[in-house]
Amino acid sequence: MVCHSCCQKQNFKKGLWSPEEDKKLRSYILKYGHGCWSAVPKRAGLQRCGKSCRLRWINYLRPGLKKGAFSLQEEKIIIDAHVVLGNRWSQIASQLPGRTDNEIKNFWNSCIKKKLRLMGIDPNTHRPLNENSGQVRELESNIRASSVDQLDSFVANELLKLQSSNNFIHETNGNDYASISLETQGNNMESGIFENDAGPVTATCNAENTVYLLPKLFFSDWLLPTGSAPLETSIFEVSDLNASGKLPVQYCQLDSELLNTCSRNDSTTSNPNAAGWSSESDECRTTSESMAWPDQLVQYTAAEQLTSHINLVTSEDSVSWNTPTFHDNKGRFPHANLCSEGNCTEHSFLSDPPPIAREDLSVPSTISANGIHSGEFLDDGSGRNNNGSFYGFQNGMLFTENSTFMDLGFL
DNA sequence: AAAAGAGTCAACCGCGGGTCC
DNA sequence: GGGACCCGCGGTTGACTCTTT
Repeated sequence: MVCHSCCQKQNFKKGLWSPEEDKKLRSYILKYGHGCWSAVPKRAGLQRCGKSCRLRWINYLRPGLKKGAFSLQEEKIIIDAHVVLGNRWSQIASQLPGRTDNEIKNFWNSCIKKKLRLMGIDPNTHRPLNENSGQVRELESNIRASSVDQLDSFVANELLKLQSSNNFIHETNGNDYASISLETQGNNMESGIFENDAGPVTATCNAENTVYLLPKLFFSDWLLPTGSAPLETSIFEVSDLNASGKLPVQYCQLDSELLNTCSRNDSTTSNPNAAGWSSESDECRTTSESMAWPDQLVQYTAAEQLTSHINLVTSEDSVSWNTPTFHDNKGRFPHANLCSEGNCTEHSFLSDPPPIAREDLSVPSTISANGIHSGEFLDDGSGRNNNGSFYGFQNGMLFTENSTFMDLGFL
């Protein structure tokens, strides 16, 4: 069959396709197939060139196309494929049924590229933007060495840098509250909407809280398991906890008499013999001891779309820390103790964590790929370490007294 | 409320490779 | 072998939408 040239200068229509045109093209191709594209427009009654028809069909009209935003899994596939294939969008698209090369190309250019850059990764080479920089070496060094102490120190330095910059949103709320809701807006920028949960929260947390919301920090970089490529962990699933936008931070004092009946209106009395109340799950907690909560809590939380948040909460008053019986909404808690014994497997998560030395809480162990991805997070726990400081796991986070929460929500 | 800027995405353009005559 | 044509691909454009000021 001799195809008609679609490159000849004819009076073809350009621009967006109307619903009528779509209907004509769809019904024609479904009935006759496309055959020679250059012949399609004439036969379908369209004032378009064959090329335009082909594009419209492939990218928009053909059956089986997946609409909507890319999932994190798709995003990971794209990035992984790009490492190998580069800008061969059609080949990348072949790995994502229902997605078109054009769509992937657009997604890459408008979204992934930017994210990778912000994470310090060159989107073309998939390597650190400046591999020779001391900063990168320092980062890698911290990841490799990665004791909690070192990480804390590193994080603290980073925070100081941020605090001294203007890249810092500072909100002070003189009201008492124990629960902070963070609502994200848009894809990757956080705008903090700090609000008190109704009820006990406002009554019992009588500290003046200061909340810092630090956008554009990419702690996922810091949490790479030893030896893993950035790609393997640069995209992660967030826990339901984070996906809900709730960032549980504080535990408030409650009158112990109200332990079993606590509700949102029960906590108007502050009692130093505190039992805990979780602002996240709204559950009553029991306690065997109270500890002084560190003056400053830092929470790292992995959020959606490769961005990370940090909430820095300072409390002028001492807020009691209560030994938890809590669990996350999946009933899982990691425990890393066994990892320090060279046995970091899914069995590294114990139901009865003993007090352990801080140095045992090495970060790679805690977030080891083996331990995490296949792990049964059965445990919650807290206790004092050998040096008297406390540690704890709760809601997928590792606490240490040195002001660190490490959100493991991406597990 | 309006303007400016940024982001998104459908569509266009040009090129290279393959096929046909 | 060479020209004409088609197809598919990747880069780019520009209209539209959303966000910020």
